[in-house]
Parts: sequence; C-alpha cells; structure tokens
Amino acid sequence: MTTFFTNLLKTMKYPFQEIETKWQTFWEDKKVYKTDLTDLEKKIYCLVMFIYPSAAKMHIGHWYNYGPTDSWARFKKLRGYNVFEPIGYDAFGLPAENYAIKTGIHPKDSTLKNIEDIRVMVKHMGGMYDWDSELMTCVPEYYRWNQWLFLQLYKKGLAYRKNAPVNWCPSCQTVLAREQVLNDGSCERCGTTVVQKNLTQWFFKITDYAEELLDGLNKIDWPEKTKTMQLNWIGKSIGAEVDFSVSGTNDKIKIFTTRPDTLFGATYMVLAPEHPLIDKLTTSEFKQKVDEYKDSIKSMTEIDRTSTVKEKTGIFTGAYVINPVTNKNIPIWIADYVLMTYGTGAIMAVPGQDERDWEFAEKFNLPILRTVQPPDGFEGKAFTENGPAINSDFLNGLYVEDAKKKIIEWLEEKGIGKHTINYRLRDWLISRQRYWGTPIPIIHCNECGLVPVPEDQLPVELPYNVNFKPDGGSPLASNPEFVNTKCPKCGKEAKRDVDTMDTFVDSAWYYLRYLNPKYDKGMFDPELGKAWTPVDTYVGGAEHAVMHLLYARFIHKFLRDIGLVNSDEPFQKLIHQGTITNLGAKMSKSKGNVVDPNQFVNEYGSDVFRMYMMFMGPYELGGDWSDKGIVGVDRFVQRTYTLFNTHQNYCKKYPASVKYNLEELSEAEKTIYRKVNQTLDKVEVEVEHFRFNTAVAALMELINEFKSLDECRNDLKTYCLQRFAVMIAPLAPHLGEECWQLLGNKQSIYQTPVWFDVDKSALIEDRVNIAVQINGKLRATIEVANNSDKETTAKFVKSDERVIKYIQDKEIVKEIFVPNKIYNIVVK
RNA sequence: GCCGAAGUGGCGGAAUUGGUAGACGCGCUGGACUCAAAAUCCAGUGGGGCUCAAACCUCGUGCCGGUUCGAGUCCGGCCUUCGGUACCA
Repeated sequence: MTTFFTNLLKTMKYPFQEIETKWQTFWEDKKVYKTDLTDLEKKIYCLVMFIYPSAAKMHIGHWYNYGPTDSWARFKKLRGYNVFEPIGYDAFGLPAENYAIKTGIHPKDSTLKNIEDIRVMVKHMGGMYDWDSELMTCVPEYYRWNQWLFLQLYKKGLAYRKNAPVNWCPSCQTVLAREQVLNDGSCERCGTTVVQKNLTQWFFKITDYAEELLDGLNKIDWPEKTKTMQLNWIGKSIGAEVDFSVSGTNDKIKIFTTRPDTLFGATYMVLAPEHPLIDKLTTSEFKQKVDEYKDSIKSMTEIDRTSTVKEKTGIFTGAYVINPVTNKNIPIWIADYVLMTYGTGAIMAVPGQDERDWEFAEKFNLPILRTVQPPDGFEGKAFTENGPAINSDFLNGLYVEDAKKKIIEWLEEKGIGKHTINYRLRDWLISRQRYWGTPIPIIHCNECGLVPVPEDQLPVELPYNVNFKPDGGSPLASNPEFVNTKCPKCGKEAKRDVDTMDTFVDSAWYYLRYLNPKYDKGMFDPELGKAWTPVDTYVGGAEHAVMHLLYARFIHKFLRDIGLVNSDEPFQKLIHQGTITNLGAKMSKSKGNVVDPNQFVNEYGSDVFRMYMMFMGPYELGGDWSDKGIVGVDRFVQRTYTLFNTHQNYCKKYPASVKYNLEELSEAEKTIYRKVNQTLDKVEVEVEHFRFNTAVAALMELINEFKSLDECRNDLKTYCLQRFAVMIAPLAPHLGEECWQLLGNKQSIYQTPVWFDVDKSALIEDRVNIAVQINGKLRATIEVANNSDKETTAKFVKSDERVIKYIQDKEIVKEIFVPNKIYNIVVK
C-alpha cells in the first residue's frame, strides 16, 4: 500500500451520516432486533420508561435515558442473551389537550404527528428496539384494555365512587391524585396551587394492597432511596383505636394513637375542624368562637394549614370527654394540626410524650403530665423516647413496648379500644375532567344507577368531536352522541360517564402489552406475561418513585390475583438515571434553558453524542450540562475509525488465535495482550453495572496503548482489534458494526452476537510496583516480581538509598507488608 | 424540622476489602507539520519550595477532631449543595 493512500485514510473523517444510515437501514431491513419471545433461555426484558410525546422532539433527558440503557441491552445481547427491548408512547395526557386549547389543533392530530417525528429520532439514535412491539396508549386497541381493567377492578369492588374532598387544579381544570400534588401544594404538572373541592369521583382501592406493597419492597432490587420513599408514602403505623365517651352524653369519639401506653397522660383531646361531631358537642357558650375558627380554616390554603413553621392555633369547644383510664374529664379542643384525612380525625393529646401536643398545651395552658420517665438530666420538653412508665397505675415500670401490649389487652378486655394499623396511603383517585384520556366505561341510568359497560361492548371510543374549552366540566359532556346512550341493563335512555382516566392507568401495565401489542383476546397475552415478567431491568427517572412505580406494582398484583401473571412484582431491578440540568436548573421551556440534542447529533453523530453522555459521569448522578469535552469523545471515535480503516480485512488475512501463550510473546506484545484482556475484564464489569463512564475511559486507555500495535505480529493485531470492536459496539453501535465489518467479518455483530472470553492468565503482571513507605509516608516505589514475599521485597527495600536515608540511625519498630502493594517501615 | 445523596486540580470526573490521590477526557503550555491557520501528532500540566535542570522536600480529597503503620475511603462533631418529605397522632 502506498504511503499516499495510508495518509489519505488517516485524514479521512469518520463519515457518521453515511455509516449511521447504512446500519440503521440494515438493522431495520433485516429485522435484526426482532425478539423471539418463545425463546426463554437466557431471556432479558430490558425496559425504559416510554416516551411522553408532548413535543415533537427528543430532548437531552430522553437521550440520557435511552442511549445508555440501550448500550446496556446491546452489551447483554452481545453476551448471548435473548434481549427484549421495546419502545412506545405514553400518548394520552394534558399537554396535548392544553396545546389544543391554545392552537385549535386536535390532540389526536398533534400527538400522532409528534409520535411520527419522535419515532424518526429514536431510530436515528440507533436503539436496539423491537419495532414490532411498538405501542401507543391513545388508540382504542390499547385503551380498550384500560376499560377492561377498570371493569375487573369494579367487579372486585376495587374501583368505586365516593364523594370526598379532592385536589383540584384550577389551571388543569381537573382533579388530581394525591401523589400528583407536590409538597408545596402545587400541581405536579403545571405548578398551580391546588385547591380542595368536594366531588364524587372514581377511586382505585390501592389501600387494599398496602401491606403487600410494603412486603414486596423486600423482594426487589431497587435503589434504597426509592424503596424508602414508597415505604414512607404508604406510611404504615401500628397503634390502637380508643373510644372516649363525651361527658354527659352517649356520644363516643374514636381516636387513633401509636402510643396507647401514654393514655394516662392524655390531658385533653383535639378534633380536626371538619370533624362531624363538633357542631353537636360544642356548648352554646363557645359556639360562636368555634364557628369563627372553622371559617378561618376554610379560607386558608392547604399549604398554610399544614405548614409546620406556623404557630399552633385552636379553640375550646366547651365539651369534655372522659379519659377511660383515669376517669377524669378532659377538655375537647379543635385545632387545624389534626387532619380529618388521617386516622379518625381525632387525637388524644399527650403533651408529656408528644412535641406537637406539648407546644399546643404550653400555648393554651393545658395540663402536662409525664407518663414516661425521661433519663436523668433530660432537659427537653416532650420526651418521645423509650423509658419506664410513670404516673400510669398498672403500667408503671413497664417500658414502651410492654406497656403498649398491656394497655391494648386492657382496652380490648373492656371493649373500648383495639389494636389497629393505619396507613398514610390513600386510594388512587383516577377520574379526570379532561378529554385526552381513556373514557370511563360506566353508564349512569336513572333506573339502574351505575351500570358498567358490558365487556363485549368495549372499547368505549373516545369521540373526535368535542369542545375542549376549559370550563371545569368534562369536555366529553359536550358531545351528545357520546353522552347519550341506552342503559345496557334496562334499555332506557342513559348517560355515559364523561370523565376520563388518569394517564397513570395507561402506564401501569404497558410493559405487558409490549409483549404483543396486537393481541385482541385480552389486555395482553397471559402466556407471554407469565414468561416475561418481572421485567429484568427497568430504567427511568426518579420522579416516578411514588406515582407510576407504585401504581404499576399495585396493578401488577391485581393482575396476578385475577390469574393473568404469576409474578408478584413488575420490575425486578430498577435504575434511575440522573437528571441533566442546565445552569443548575432542570431544563424547561419556561426557564429558557433547554438544550437541543440535535445540534450535537448533527455535528458529531449519534454515536459520539450517546457516548459523550455516558462519559460525562456516573449514570445515576446526572449533572449539569456542558458540551465541553464532547470533542474528546469525537477524537476518540475518529482515532478508532482510522485504526480500523488502516487494518482492513485483518480477520481474513491474519486470523487470530483464541488465546496466546504469554511466554511466546515479545515484551511489547505481552504488554498489549495484557492490556486488551484487562480492558475486556474491566468493561464487562463496568457496563454490567451501568458505569459507562469508566468503561469508555478504559477503551480510551486501550486505544492509547495501541500506539505500539505495530510492534505486534499481525494475527495478534487481529486479536486486539476484534476485541476492541466488540467492546465499543454496545457503546457506539454504528461504529462498532462498521469496525467489525472493516475487519472483514461478513455477519453483522448484532445479527450474530460475539463476545470474547477474558484470558485470566493475562490479567496478572510479571512485575509490580510496590509503594515503600516510612511511617506511612511514601518515600519510594520499587519494582519487584509479582507475588514476591516479604523477605525478597525487604531486600530490595532496605538497599534502596531513598529508604536508607530514613531508616539509618533509627529503630525499626514494625514492618508492614501487603503483597504487590505496599512495604511500610515504622521507625522511631 | 426529618430522611437520603453528594462535596476530590482551571473543568467533567477516576481510585476492589483502608494501601502509590488525581485514571480517562476537556482546557492550558511548549514543540512538530504548514506560507499561514485549522485539523492531526508529540511532550508537559494539583499548589508551594529548592534548583540551570533533575533529584528531593512540603502541603493537599468541604471544615474540626479521632482510630490506624497507613484515611478520599472508617468513627464523632459541624458546614455547604442537591433530591425527597412536611404537624400522619
């Protein structure tokens, strides 16, 4: 070959556009990523949270979620697994509808258009998706099964309607589930402050599964943080319910407490301002003030009310209850720090052992009685820790746990209380007063009441023509053809439910539908559902920790209970990619800090962009966006391409051995051979654990080592290059395929997956550097044979000038030797 | 307030079980190539001291202590940032 030609190759830039198109077309034409779902040996279901197509573009977050996850899936594929990696669209939801209100473009039209655009971009990214399993939730073939699911839940009493105070977003013009209200009382979607309204709405009874949702957390491989969040959200507390009799009446007030052992210290009672008994028991003397207080609460927002920094307020009702253990009258107060939505809406106040009660008692001069002995020198106010009971008659001397047992026994014996478990978890409110979602399959009949739509009449199709102006009513009500129907039971005129379902219903089971999105005999093919769940690896944002991920677990357990799947959990291993911020803030249109990935994809190609995102830092940490450094990855790709271009057809011309004997290699060859195997070993471990940054770094190190590749015999070069191509293929799939082909391989690497075994004997070095320390300070490094013993090493150490300098005239106290690592001499 | 994660060069970040801090990359500096530039390649690059230079010394992983022959890593006490949560009885 002429020097001229070699130089030409060396200066030729990696033509990413041509090569990406070439391989994308090849993969698609040959259906390389079509998964055989009947092959269950070595199956892996790798799932990424599907796309919410609220805009026509893939943003940085999508790339960051999908690129690295796809690389992991590809890595598994090359290692011989039967990997199922699907993609789809979470296509219902508010943004499309809000967009329609603004522009007049119908949600269906804009959504389908967005999906088309996004599909092109996802393909451009070079994902290993099985396009035959692509799905979108906004088509009747999909949402029909949301309706079917609803009916199954309804049959079991797990879908029900109730009138309750619910969260209403004035901007989204719909109710929200509790999980969709952020901690500052704002709407998760639009940030508007949510208000409370009393409305009759549909709920899914997730609370029936509370205990199992807790138990299941022990069986899944999820980030501890996420499991803790679910644990806290479910909020199990063990305690007791106790009835207190109202003095001078037959009324009883039930309270819930986690500290029944402190019953003797209950010096007053507090009711939530909404408690139904208040009007009845308030004495006429206090009536006006109580009413005033209740009014003042009504005008407060939820945020103000539940603010912990706010000073406690409350008012006496004039009434008393009898403490069942002391038989003393204790006053009944009402205060907004007691919530009607938790427990019974009433508490016994034990200021001695509860900080909130102490604060309240101090402010309103209510009696405080300690019933748990604080340790000597305790200077705090309420004592909430463990200790022996005091001032508690028959409980005296018992520590908290024993005292609880004894008092509960006593209460149960007397029939005035019982052991109780309370959960913070509320039922899932699924009604939405919006258009772009799944219609609720219920008919309201004047004669028969609520009538479920018969299953054979599903789907209840979402009509195209509606008026989706936000006026607080459901847009579907504006379409008479939709609303007016016949009662399936009595045949008389009836009306359809005009609300739609929360879109979290769609996403609660989509991973099952992927297995065969065209299946028309049920929600999904139960055989496949049983074979392919739980999903092995699920990757998505941590913001779904208590919404989507909790709902999906609930629905999965329900589907198991009706026999459609046989696994207990939907997602075995969960990984959260970090968030990519820009200028320290989450990217959003309103902040104007959105970075468009296309500018980089167009300039460097998708392989470089993907790999750069992986190289930026630990996957689970995310970080602030910066394009500094993308050129480094680009250079690496260029060098890789040049390397393979200058070694074309090496596989054919100089076939490599499977393994080389180190003894027979020259020093230069040995070094490279070792480095190749060490890198292979490293890349395997790093990619397996989603540590892509260090995997890319290892490959960069290896290509640096290849500077001396020319000192190797040709078949050994092949050995090195083959392995390099295979290792880079998951991280830069188009480049990987190209390199593999340049080496002279006929088959696409993903068509016929290849991975090489590590030659373990090559991981060990002949000679190693030992750090020599004097009193723990590094004074020298010496090179010795691998696995040298202490005596041999000591000889080298003690004859080294740098060491002698420090140990002469000194007394050697101790010598610590760690083979192949350290030799530390302690002198006095 | 409570729970969790993080804090390492100019920057992004590496560092099995405590064992040579700063891998890899960016940037920067110098050099080669070029009429010149870009690109590419080569060399250097934590701070300070000493030196023509090297060798060498010294300080260094948010702060203060501790354990240890040895601490980025373990323990105690703080500070900052970012997530989660918010009177749940």
